[in-house]
Amino acid sequence: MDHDDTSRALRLAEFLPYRLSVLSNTVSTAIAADYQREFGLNIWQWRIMAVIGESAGLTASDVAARTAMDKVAVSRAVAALEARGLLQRQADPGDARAALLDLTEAGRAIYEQIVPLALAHERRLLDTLTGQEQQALEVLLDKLASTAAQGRSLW
Amino acid sequence: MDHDDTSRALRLAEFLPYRLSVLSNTVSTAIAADYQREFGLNIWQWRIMAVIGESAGLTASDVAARTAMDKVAVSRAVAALEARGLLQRQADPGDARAALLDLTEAGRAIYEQIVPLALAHERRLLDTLTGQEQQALEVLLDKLASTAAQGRSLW
DNA sequence: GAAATATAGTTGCATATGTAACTAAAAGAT
DNA sequence: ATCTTTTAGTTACATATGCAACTATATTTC
Repeated sequence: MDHDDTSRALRLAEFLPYRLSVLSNTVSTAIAADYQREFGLNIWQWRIMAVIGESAGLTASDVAARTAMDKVAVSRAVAALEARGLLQRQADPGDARAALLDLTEAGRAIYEQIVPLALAHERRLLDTLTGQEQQALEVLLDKLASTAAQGRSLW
Repeated sequence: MDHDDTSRALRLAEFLPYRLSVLSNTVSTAIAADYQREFGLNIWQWRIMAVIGESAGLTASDVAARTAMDKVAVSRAVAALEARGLLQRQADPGDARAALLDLTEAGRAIYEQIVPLALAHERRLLDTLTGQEQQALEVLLDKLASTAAQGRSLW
């Protein structure tokens, strides 16, 4: 049989999880280097700036949910951003445990620079694809992501 | 203009590098947990087993090149595998600095179990896609990977 | 409305990872 | 042949990350 996996050889270079990992790593590393150099931000700090810039007043928990980061990573990155004066915390009137996060002036200034850079990175990747391919990519990523996420809860 | 990136908002959830990262992470984490639990192998040890199982007698440098790992990571993972008796080093007759790597009996026994598990993981992901989509995925990943790799050397 | 349980966020600790420095052997240059 | 440069691999150190334990506040239960 052509598709009998159980007897197929394992070739790392063709193994989907491996290819995804290498691709994602290559992309992330390039972008991360860029943001480190330009703004002194690491990838988590950057993610947080991105979501807070997009919708201000989120709590750390909200941020964690929207960035696929765990709460410890968020806590540390928020602390670093606050220390640099890029982000501020405000007491949450409804919950004394939580804090509402917002960019400072300085933070927003950087955010405004970050956005076009990020989009340019994305565009560079997508520009090698035809319009059809770009649409197909959307569908494929969604399908794969939802299958992958399913597995996580089952095991 | 519809495609004027420089004025488009940045929505993290739609940002390609982010989506790739989350997908890759979800997949890798699930598999890693599996291999840790079943065989006590981390992802790098696993990768090395995979390439050595596929072609014995590679050097650490060869392995690094084929696994997208750096030489330090290879060195550490090889040491751990050797310590566990899953892998052996043989002097390279042509180069006294290098060592040729092979699986031991015990290593091969684990390798034989690893392969079908890995393929099953991959199949689970691919099975949600139609045959056409699977083909499209190949093309897209190759294109994206080569574009991404290009960038790396330019910057 | 007290006691028990859950949640927001932080901190400590143990481990992982990346970078640079190092040792030893090869290859190249003069 | 010797000096220089490159390459294979390891080690050391500094930093990052993940997990568990913790503090403080909310929520639930009885």
